[in-house]
Amino acid sequence: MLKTHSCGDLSKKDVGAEVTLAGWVDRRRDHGGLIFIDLRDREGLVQAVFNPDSSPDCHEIASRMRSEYVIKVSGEVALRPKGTENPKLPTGDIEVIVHSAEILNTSKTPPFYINEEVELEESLRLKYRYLDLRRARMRKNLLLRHRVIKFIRDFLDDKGFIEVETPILIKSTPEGARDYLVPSRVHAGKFYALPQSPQQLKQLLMVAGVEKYFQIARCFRDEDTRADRQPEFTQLDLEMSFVEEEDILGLMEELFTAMVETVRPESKIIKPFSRLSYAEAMERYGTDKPDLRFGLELKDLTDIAAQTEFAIFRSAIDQGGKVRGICIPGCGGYSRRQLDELNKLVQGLGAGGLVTIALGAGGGKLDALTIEEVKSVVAKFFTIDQVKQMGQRLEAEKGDLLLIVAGKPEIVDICLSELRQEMAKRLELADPNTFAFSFIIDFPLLSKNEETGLWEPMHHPFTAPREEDIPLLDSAPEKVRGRHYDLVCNGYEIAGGSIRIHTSGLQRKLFKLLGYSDEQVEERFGHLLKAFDYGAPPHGGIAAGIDRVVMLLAGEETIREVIAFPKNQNAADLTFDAPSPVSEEQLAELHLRLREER
RNA sequence: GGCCCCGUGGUGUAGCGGUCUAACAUGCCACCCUGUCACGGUGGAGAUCGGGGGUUCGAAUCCCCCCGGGGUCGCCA
Repeated sequence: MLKTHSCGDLSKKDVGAEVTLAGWVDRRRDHGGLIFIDLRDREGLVQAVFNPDSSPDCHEIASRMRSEYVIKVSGEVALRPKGTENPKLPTGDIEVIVHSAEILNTSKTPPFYINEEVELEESLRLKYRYLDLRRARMRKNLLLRHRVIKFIRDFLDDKGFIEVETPILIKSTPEGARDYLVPSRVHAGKFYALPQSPQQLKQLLMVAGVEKYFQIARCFRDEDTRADRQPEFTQLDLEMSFVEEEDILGLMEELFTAMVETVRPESKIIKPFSRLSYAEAMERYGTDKPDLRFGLELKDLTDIAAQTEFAIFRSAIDQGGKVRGICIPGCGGYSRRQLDELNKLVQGLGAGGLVTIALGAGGGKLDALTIEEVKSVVAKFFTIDQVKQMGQRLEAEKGDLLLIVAGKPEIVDICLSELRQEMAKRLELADPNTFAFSFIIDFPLLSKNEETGLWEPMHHPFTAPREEDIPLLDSAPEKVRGRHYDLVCNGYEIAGGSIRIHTSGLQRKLFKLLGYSDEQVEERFGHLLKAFDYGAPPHGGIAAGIDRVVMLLAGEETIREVIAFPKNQNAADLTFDAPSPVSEEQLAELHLRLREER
């Protein structure tokens, strides 16, 4: 090793010790005589002192050092002179008096600050990711990610799980997300697909008798990116035999509770995890991944709206739509401009518009509200009683702001859910230091695709229906409840799983209901069905999005901040400039010819 | 594919029709400085304002198209 200690590990206890350190020049302070160098390595910073009187050679070398130069120094750890300690630095009580110095490598001036926290254009960071990762924030995130994964491995190992690797080159199954395809050289015209998740593989491992499996698994989905979605991402994939819902939920609750308490001991976690049915989540929050750190619950106003003279409400209801709203406390004084912003938000989500009703400016009981105090561009269509009824339903007081959306149920839900999130952000209602986990349960097994008229799985086609609902598969598929569960936290879906179907008969029945022909079933799922015929145990599991979990724990807003080398919004790697063209020879070997695109 | 936001010295911002020959901070370079720690001081270099077209007597500024980046809807079994 070129070093005996890490910079950030030094402390008073090392005073008097002779140390050799190596790292990067974080900052240089040249006093003409004395030169101070803040030397940085992975563990932190320490001040190195170069004195021209005692070590003129070193001083000369130090005068040539610049930011991000890689250097090696030897010297004695000393207490700083009284009054020159730096309480802002963990190593601020000490310094290293250098008597031997070497420049191991020079550095160009970096394209951005390594030693300061500045918001940068992300494309620049990604282009120079290796420099970006030197910054304290990224170093911290990488370390946190490591600790989370280490924690998971230790925890599950302790519970008797074994980690099994599954193939990255596997078979395309066209349902679900778009596959990433890999052409085969050996088999002309055939392709592997990268796994969207190891779902079927882990079920085969259950048939294999593994009983308790997990994997930190890379997954690939060729779909558009989001702040919390990347083309490739990492899941904690987990499956157990001989379990029921409670076994998996209990395990997850224990895992996540212990994880948060270990890696973020200063944060608050709401225990026990709450549980919401899918229906209740949609009813109260308009989404199946609500942020439960604050209220602002949605209420249905359809019955009241139907009584009003407001044509937009009435026509929405006539067309099978609904009218719902939320109450924003204390925002009755919102400006025209602020209301316009909210209106734009819902219009961007497909709603015709947003009805805002300001219930006066001051506080006080709703009963005291007068029609003169009500501020709304559509106030003339409502009686004061109707306004009060809506206010009452929304548990409003004077001074509050009602936000109401009418239209197709899905649109209304998504608009109000987004408004709820937006207003919570503006009013800072969500404590960033709290983790509000919740299990979402009782999902319908199927949902009808309005365009194709076909039944589609809510989760995936391997999810078991509730035993008592199986007869409904023939008569009323929409009423069948799936044995599916999600884990959400602070507005993000961080895990989803289910008890699976483990008999080929029921699995075939499901496939049939989903509209697959016998040939398709055989071609795509024959391996799984065949396996089920050889003593498949009842089993179930869950998959958690590691990137999202680490993002939440790190307090970051995108998963790119917790991935070492993420893709950008266009699924490109800016460090490598991937994807990139390949040679004609490479294509020929793979039996490929590029199409002319118009 | 749709919608919204952003693009000005290396970096981060200001400027939003004329005095912009583009400002500020920081970084960079040189010199001075022996206890600083976002060291300090003096001086200097560094941007045809993402690209193209248009409007105008005049465009960083207004309009259109394109490119790049971000957010989001669709999509994500």
